[in-house]
Amino acid sequence: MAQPIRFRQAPSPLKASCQQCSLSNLCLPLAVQDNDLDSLEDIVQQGRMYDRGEHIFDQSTPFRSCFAVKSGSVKTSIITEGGEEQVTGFFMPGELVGLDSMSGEFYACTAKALERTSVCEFPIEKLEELTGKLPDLQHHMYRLMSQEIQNSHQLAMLLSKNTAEERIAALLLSLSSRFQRRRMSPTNFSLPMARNDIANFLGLAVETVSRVFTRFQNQGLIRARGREVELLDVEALQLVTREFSRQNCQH
Amino acid sequence: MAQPIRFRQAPSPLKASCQQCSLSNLCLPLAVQDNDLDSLEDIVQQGRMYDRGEHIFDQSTPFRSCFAVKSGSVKTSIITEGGEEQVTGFFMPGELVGLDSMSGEFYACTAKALERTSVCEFPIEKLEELTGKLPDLQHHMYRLMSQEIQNSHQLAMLLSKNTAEERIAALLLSLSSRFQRRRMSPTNFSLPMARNDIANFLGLAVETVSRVFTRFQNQGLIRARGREVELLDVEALQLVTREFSRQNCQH
DNA sequence: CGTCCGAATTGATGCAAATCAAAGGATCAC
DNA sequence: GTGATCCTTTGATTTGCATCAATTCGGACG
Repeated sequence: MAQPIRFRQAPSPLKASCQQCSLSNLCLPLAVQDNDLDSLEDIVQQGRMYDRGEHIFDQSTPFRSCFAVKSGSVKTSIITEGGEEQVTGFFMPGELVGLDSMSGEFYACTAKALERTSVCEFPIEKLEELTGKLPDLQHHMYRLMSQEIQNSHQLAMLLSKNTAEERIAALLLSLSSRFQRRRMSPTNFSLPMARNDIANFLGLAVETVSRVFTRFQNQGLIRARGREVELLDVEALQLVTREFSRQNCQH
Repeated sequence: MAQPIRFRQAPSPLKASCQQCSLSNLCLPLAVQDNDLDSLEDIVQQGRMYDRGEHIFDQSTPFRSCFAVKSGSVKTSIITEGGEEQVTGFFMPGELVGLDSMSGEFYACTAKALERTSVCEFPIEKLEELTGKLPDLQHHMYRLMSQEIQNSHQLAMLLSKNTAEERIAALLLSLSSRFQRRRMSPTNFSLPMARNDIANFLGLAVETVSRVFTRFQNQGLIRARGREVELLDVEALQLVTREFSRQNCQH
């Protein structure tokens, strides 16, 4: 009697159990009916753990899979021939990494664990096959990719139109709402990335990021010590991000 | 005898004929087998003509369809509450507009004809249904969306790391290769967009764009009068775009 | 517990591009 | 053809942020 139960809980060390995963309402499983969840579990592979700083893939890795962050967090960046880096995104548990790589033989970016991180792996061939059978899952993939395009457009907008303060306020608020959706405090969290990564992502110098943090702190908007951040006045931060558009409103 | 021939050429005023379209090797049809082309033609609708400046859709339009540019060209932009505009892309014949809008009820951007433009319309529900049946078409959709993410990341990179000259050289070269793929001269073309749109897209002031154009002209890289542009020294322009990465290469 | 090295902060200076201002050019309507 | 309007170019000035330089902080590790 003990046997079958153990078997149900861990049918295979490589097979992930979406059923029991606390992220199932943030991740791909949210798109599929309960009775189709098995087929998603059939293709997903439990990935290994990555230490802080380890590469999950880089631009010389043949593209085979998308990865869902299970715990920890991931930074993606493009590295040019000249060694120049552009951070393109930060990914938190439940988010899917690799959607920008589905049009080429190799990954279009490099993915690095920002802290000790585990992932689930979705082999792309099997995933495509499955989305062909499950319209809801296909629809969800389209949504995710579309959202990724929108995010990137938002970033471009931030980079081309907004001041350093506006960019950083926007990032803090984005992180805040993403922590909140994961049932963590929206006002009290630990930044997974270094100042350097923030600077690179937002198109700023590290020194500027540092200065804005202290300015926000002096204004009583946040409290920051190292990577620990507390948002003291969310509304004021929202005002900062909107300042720009309001100032330019003609009325 | 005349009747059936007329009927084959124009079976219905609303139904497009991908078979006879010169863009079929750039557009969605390139992904499907000849014998499946019918089913694609069944769902595509011949859109109407748009005059320069006309909106194809805007951010208050319920999202129903993606559009392939048939002739002319299209500009997409996000318009914020404050009326601020961020140009997110320029689309040429064969390219698909609306992929960024598949995750919401309304279009995520505003699409405007830059010149007299015609489009083909792909109702999204029917398109999703069809991609569920045709794995090649589904794969192609994933590729297109992925490419769009990459393009947007490239833009973000350009905006955050490159000088005005580098940005404009990159845009000119991008347009050049896109004209070339459409069997038009890669060195001698007419810009579909105004200086203002270029400036907005690249995160610059109009004046800066104008200045860089004259600087390039004085250096003998291009010849520009109004929207007519001739690339005189493509290699030098490529050097300008790479200058940045080379300068920062530590070796 | 002290040492070391990368990360973060703070200050001083310089520059690329924005902004302000104004004059030409092109395009359209009438 | 002739204004009117918008688009583009050119020049003068300002400015936000990068860059350079120098501490200070903090965590890893013997």
